[in-house]
Amino acid sequence: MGTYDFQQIEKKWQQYWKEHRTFVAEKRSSKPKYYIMDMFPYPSGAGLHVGHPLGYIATDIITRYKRNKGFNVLHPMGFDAFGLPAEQYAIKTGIHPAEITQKNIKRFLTQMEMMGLHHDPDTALATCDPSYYKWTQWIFLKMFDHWYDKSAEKARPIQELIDTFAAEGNADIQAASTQKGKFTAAEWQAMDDKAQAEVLMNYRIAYNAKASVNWCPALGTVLADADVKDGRSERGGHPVEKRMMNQWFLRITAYSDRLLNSLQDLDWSDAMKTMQTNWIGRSEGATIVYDVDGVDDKIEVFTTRPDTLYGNTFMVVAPEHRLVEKITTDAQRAEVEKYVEWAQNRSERDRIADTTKTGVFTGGHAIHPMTGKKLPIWIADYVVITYGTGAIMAVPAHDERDYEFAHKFGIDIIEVISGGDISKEAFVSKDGIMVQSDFLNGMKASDAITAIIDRLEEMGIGERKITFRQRDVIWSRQRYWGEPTPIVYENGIARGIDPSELPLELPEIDEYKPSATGEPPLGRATEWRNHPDGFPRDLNTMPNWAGSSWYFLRYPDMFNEQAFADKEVVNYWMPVDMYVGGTEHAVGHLFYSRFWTKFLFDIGELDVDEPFNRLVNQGMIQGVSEVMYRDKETNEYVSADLVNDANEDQYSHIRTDINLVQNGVMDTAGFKTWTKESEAQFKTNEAGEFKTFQQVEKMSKSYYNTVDPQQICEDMGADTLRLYEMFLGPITDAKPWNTEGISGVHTFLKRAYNLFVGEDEQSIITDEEPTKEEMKLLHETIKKVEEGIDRLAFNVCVPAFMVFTKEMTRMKSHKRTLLEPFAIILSSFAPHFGEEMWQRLGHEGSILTASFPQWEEKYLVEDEITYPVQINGKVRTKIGIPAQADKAQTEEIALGNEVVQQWLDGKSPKKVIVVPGRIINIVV
RNA sequence: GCCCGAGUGGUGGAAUUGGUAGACACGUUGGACUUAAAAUCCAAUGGACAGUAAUGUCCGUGCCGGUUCGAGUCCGGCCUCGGGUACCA
Repeated sequence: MGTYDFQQIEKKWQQYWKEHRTFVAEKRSSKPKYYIMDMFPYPSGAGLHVGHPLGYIATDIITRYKRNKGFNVLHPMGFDAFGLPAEQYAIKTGIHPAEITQKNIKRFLTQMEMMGLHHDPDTALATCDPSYYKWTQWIFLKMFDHWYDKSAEKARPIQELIDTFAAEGNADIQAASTQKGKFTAAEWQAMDDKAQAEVLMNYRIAYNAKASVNWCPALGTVLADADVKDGRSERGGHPVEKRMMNQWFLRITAYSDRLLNSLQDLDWSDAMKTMQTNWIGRSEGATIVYDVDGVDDKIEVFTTRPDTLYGNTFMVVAPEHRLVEKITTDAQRAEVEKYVEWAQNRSERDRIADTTKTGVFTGGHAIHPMTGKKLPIWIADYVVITYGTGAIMAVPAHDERDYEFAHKFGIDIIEVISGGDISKEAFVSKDGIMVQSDFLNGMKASDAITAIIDRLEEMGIGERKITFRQRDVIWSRQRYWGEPTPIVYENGIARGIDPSELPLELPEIDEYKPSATGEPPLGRATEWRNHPDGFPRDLNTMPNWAGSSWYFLRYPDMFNEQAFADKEVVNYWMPVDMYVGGTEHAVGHLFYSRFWTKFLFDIGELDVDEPFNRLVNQGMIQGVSEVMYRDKETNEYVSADLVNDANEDQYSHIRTDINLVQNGVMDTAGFKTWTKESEAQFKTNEAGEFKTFQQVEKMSKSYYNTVDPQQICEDMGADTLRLYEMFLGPITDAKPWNTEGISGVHTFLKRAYNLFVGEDEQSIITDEEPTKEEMKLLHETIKKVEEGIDRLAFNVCVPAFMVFTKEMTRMKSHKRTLLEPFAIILSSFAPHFGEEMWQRLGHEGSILTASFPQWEEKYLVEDEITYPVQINGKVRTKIGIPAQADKAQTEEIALGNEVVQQWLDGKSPKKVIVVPGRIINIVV
């Protein structure tokens, strides 16, 4: 038997792929293209653990497979290189973020190569590279120079808008805009430059505005909604508060409709589509305008349930609502002011944690548009200013929140839809019948919605309206390590810099903290902060999202200096055929990428308006942490088997390094050395052992539960690691890492090696004719593997290889006719092994030039009884068969059956599935 | 609360459209080789019962019910776990 020297083999082929630039895609080709991508990583200092490569291995397998299938494959790998950790490291150490980032990228690439993950070397982009972010800034400027025309459903140049304003004002413009008032052409012309600029800003797709933003004091920057979870920052978990600030925004809401609609055609998981759908949060309803008693102003509300209008007994406005001042009576003023102040200082987290209703009466009343009744106007923070109109018509009988509020403050509850019991709870169904509702009485609630809106529109006090939950995304950060915003303020007016000045490179600064005056770090660049013509620059940088919103467009044409990519090249490659990554980017990166793609499509830079045809979410490989109990009082560590439910509370949980634990028993001496806690006390069990317990969670350096792939590559080889990660379970499932089963996969490779190589490393391949049985096995294997890859069930492919190998070993078969195809199909999964065996079979060059074998039906059908038939389509019939019949009898009975005969109508069945003695299924 | 997804041996998991549940692997047990161990190879391995044995019978895919000749798979109602999301009017 030969010895499978994986270390030597793997080193050899990794070198080969690098030297031969094996994975460089042809820019233009007569072959069909296949563009497959991973979500590029942030090059963190911690390096890769075994959880990271799961998706990368999958894409690498498909890359190799598609190449063997004759595709021109682009499989790039770049780096999301701007980001907080490098900046925070820089603040601490003074080392430039670029330096540490470069170092980390090198390390990532080395680690990936070690695992046989080789990409197109011409695509190693980094978002922090000026030749890349030049174009990030360029796209930003394009957004600044465009507005969104709702009637044409596309972005148009801002100059066209200026011309329209000059000719006819803004009355007839249908734009996605934050502009409030209307103006005529004359009024426009009368405005000074600054006033005109302010108006235009309300139309630009990249715009500057004062708004309530998520401010994170600990990070010293604002965050996008997608960066905030439960009132804390996604990165670091720091508290986030609301603050009014001037910020750059991208008008993604202009695209809400299109982002929602084209979701349908994408091959994404339902979960992912649902998340995006919910995030956009489209809801249909109506706006209704109310007069305010004794005040010359109106309250506009948005509701999805106008059918319940007659049950409206009070109004609620958000604490920040513009009318609060005006409505409040003198008698109530003190109380209202107190409440508003309290509500505004309440943190986001508290609001989320505590949903009991609070509120205060303003003293003012609105007039019910139908009945003329006076409705008290309340202020409550369960109504938020950012959604709808910031005011609601409260219908306690048919809305849970209003119900709770009315109950607490003793407000009338009037039932207008029968079917529930409003003495107990709100009845929110649309299935009931309208009552106490004038002309709506007797209708089904769902029909009443249409009827009431028609009436409101007739009366001119309301209209159909679609509201979105999605908000424009804040596109500025008060940080150093990001793309500088290419804007200068000329006499206080924001203007994009000339494209010839791009890239606007990050200046060198001596410290990376915000400046003493509270300006962003870029304020420290004393020379840079003013444009050569003397005007001050914008000091914000773009968020991490910027670079990742379009990188898939750069990969195909990385070195282009004239454009972000050559049109012909980028349109050949786009859209991406398969995009693999985690679900965590559902509402961030994936949204922005779709949005940018649509924008570039609108302005004629792209032929496609969706970037990712197929999205695959790989599950996370979790870590298994080893946890110890520590006595809260004495700080003594206590063996886990001494802890039970009764005394659990007196201990805290402390994680220890998984390398110190063997079979649940920790090396306490090793722990002391590791933590330098030489004084640590351990209470061991009777056997003198110190036990830990296991906890499955995210694999992370900070949990000491990471497993280093390098160690595994050294011990068992990269091919074993790759096969094992695929073998572990479906690619989409989350699962804990467990190294124990890896030996089985390694054994398989050793066996497979011995099919090709005999004693003294001599080839033992013969040119004998294979038997029918062997051919059957081969073609079964090919079929299984091919189908497995097609539906991304890699965990089914690996056993197929194993069965083949085991059988060949058992039959002592070393036939070329069998082993050659086997080497090819295996080479996608275990590429070093495949290449090496290909060479042993006497071939020159890489196995990637071989073509993937086609499985043949004739070798597979033996066990199945099939009859050819001319009828199209798949029809099945089901009939009963006596339990004792064998296969032949079953079939005979089935075909002789009266119903079947009648149904077959003289034709013969295409396929008869027989389960001996049971039931059959006939396919025509 | 709402919206997704998932529950199969000791473990990870197979079973693609309803058709012999548990492929493959780990682990465990027994055996071969060995002075011994490692490595390697072979065998057994869902449970219960009956039999010297070949084998047979019954029960088994979270729980309860339904459709079907036939259900891990489809339908209805629960339970548990995972993910997302939230005063969204």
